Amino acid sequence: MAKTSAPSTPKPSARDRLLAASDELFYNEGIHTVGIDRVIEKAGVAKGSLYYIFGGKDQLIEAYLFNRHQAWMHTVQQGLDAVDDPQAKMLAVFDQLGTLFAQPDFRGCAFMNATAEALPGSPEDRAATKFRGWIHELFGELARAAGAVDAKTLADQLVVLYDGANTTAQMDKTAAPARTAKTMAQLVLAATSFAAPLAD
Amino acid sequence: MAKTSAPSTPKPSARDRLLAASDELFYNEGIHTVGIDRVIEKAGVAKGSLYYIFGGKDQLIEAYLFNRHQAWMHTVQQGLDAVDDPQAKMLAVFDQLGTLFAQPDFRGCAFMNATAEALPGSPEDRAATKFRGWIHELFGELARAAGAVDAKTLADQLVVLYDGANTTAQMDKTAAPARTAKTMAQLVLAATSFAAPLAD
DNA sequence: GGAGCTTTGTACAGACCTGTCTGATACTGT
DNA sequence: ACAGTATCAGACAGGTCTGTACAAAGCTCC
Repeated sequence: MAKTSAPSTPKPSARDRLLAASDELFYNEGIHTVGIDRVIEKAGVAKGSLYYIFGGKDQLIEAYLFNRHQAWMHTVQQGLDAVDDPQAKMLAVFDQLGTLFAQPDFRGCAFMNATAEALPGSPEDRAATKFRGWIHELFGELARAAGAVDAKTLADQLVVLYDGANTTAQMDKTAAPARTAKTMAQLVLAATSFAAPLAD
Repeated sequence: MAKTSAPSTPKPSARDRLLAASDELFYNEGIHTVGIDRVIEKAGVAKGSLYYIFGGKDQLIEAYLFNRHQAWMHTVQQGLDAVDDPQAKMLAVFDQLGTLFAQPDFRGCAFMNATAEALPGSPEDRAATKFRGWIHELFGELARAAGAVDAKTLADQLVVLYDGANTTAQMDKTAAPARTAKTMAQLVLAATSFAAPLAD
């Protein structure tokens, strides 16, 4: 314990260490598969601290999924901010997926995976429902902003492409589906009727 | 159908009862979530019989996924046989998805769900890999049979649509993505170059 | 009837899992 | 210096899980 004098790396709080360990273990190996003991061992945290801080595994799972949601929202938003054209914004989402898929530890969408092992009403299920609401809102707003005549239909199509890219990338362990989905998104956009050409 | 209707009920073999119970429980609630005791209770089979017949839970999981694979292959084949045109065959797969999604107990693709909670090298992982091989072969052969100039690209696109329909239907609990994906598949086909118009 | 395979019922071992409890030890603000 | 909070370390209770063991009973086919 000589680190106190050197402020180089002030050890993260037990909470942050638990969240980091949860994120890695839950995402890589599944939520049910990983036990509390694995998490606290990786985090270097006493079991009592976990229950002191979070109250239980369910709340830890909630925090894990909440953080995943926030981080991904932030990443997508960065991609949207980088372009101006409304239609280009929709395609930018698939570019962000591409960089996500290329990460060596990519193992699919955390919410799809959580749903696969979750029972209705579980914290996983609730978090996934919130995530789905956001995804639909995202594409819905982008479609409306672009002036799509039938924004709902366009959004539904993009959601299917988004989900397909995720699933294919996970199942086949390749980043290629991001480009494949983007290509199809361009096809869809080309076949969509827009009201205003570019009103901003 | 019934072998003998004279006595009360010619109970199916312990093996078949175990498979039926596994199919229902594993698919509805997840493989890790469901314990052996739940399976044998639902099947009305002694625990010793399960180990006598299958040898362990892993082999039961393998058999469960194998049966799912066979059943779905059969269903898809029926859909293919119902139409003649090569391009229509591709679209027919999405129609089959539609009837699948409409079933009240639909809870996503069994192999995607199994992958979500499986570690690399597990029986689930191996079964999923086989399933993925079949899916790619299916669309690859249909694309070649239709005379697509770039059959691989077309097949990759259809796989993403297939996966997207499955995932969206599961996450949003609606059968609509089957139609949405089929519509996009038609767009994709319209944008694809085919060599021969109709050589059979 | 009898041999051999299948099935049953139940008890049990060993591992693992979540969660609780306790008592000691850091850290932090006043 | 002191109070309050955060954290640690480890033991333990109660439950569940997979898998094993064994004795008895059914079933099938010759």
